[in-house]
Amino acid sequence: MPRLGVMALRKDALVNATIGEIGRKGSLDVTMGQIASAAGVSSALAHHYFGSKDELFLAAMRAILSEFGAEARRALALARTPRARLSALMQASFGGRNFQPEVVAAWLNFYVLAQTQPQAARLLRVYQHRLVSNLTHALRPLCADPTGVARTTAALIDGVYIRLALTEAGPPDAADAIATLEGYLALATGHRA
Amino acid sequence: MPRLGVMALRKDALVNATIGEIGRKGSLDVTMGQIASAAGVSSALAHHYFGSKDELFLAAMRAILSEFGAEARRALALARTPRARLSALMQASFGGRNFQPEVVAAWLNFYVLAQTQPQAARLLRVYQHRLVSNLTHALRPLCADPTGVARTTAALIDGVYIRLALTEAGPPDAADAIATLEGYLALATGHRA
DNA sequence: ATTTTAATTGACTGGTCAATCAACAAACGA
DNA sequence: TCGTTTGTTGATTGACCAGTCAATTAAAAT
Repeated sequence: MPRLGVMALRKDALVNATIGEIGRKGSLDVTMGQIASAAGVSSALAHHYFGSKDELFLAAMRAILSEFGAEARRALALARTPRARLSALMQASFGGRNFQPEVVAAWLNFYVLAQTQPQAARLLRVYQHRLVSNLTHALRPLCADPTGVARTTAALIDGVYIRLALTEAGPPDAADAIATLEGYLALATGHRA
Repeated sequence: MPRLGVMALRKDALVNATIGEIGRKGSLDVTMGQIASAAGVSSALAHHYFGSKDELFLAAMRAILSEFGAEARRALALARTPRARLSALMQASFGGRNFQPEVVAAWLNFYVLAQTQPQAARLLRVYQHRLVSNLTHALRPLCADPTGVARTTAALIDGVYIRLALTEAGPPDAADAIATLEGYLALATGHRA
């Protein structure tokens, strides 16, 4: 079977399966076996490629974070005004793959992982710092206390996320989440979008 | 050793040990043995009193939630104006025992537990509903869209909480958290505290 | 054609843990 | 004093799981 270059394929499948299984189960309590089956390979192979469960989890986290980063960059590139930059960041936070229930649940669990795994904590801090930094930049021409508002916005994003992870009823409503954030931003930047 | 009425004592000790260990470890991955040792008893006794690990976790959650409820009620009773009622709820959310790092960490983990344990989810929804309801009531005379602002406030509280659980540096700063919330409320209720 | 190398797995191991149980200890009531 | 209730535990069991390893397959390289 060994075609060459299958490694990248398998790694991808395993990382996605990891996110999927964590999301489906809603906890980090998933076995290598479950993940591997979901990816269609043996658990031994998962160990072969990632060395340990921790590293597989970290890889999954990196995948989510970098996907978010890519989406944010893409959305920011299209934004012409500071206000549009803010909306772009909201769109990136609550749109696309970041918003599938699985990913939302996985995200919440990564916060928990960060309490034990120093590497996970580092990854999360980088993400948070970058988000606050982007928000601050966009807010600077729009309000008196850009950093304060940016921090509050970031907290609000996390808060809205967490509520989403809990409301089991149906698919989460991105429009609603974005409306909440836009509502706050409208207030904080002195009305008018 | 068996004085009468030790049961309540041991249950309390076990519940507190559960919160402490979950908080210390930063995850639900604590064994009955660890919890029992922390409470100064055998793991068999923990099973004797609570039946299962799940029920012990639920008891710990109930303890945190009811302590928060009590604190909120106490603070609300002293508040004379709607605006004071809001501040009372902030005080309850970020003050007292609810704010010890252990409890903050445990709280976060209960959110995760709620994704698998239906009972835990129910408990959390009751807490959230009550908080939003209290906020809405206090906000009604203060702004045009009380329920919307209440929901946003609740999300912001959760978001601030989550950030606290992550900033490993030293004891979390209650004043800072409350200031963030008061800042938002001042905006949402048309300035002036 | 044969060696090397990538891909892949089944079987195994060592350890951990929730839950059970049978037994022991001590207060209390008769 | 003796049985009963309440409190408590050590030892055990049964299941599960991360990580290892030796063995197998087949493409690629020589």
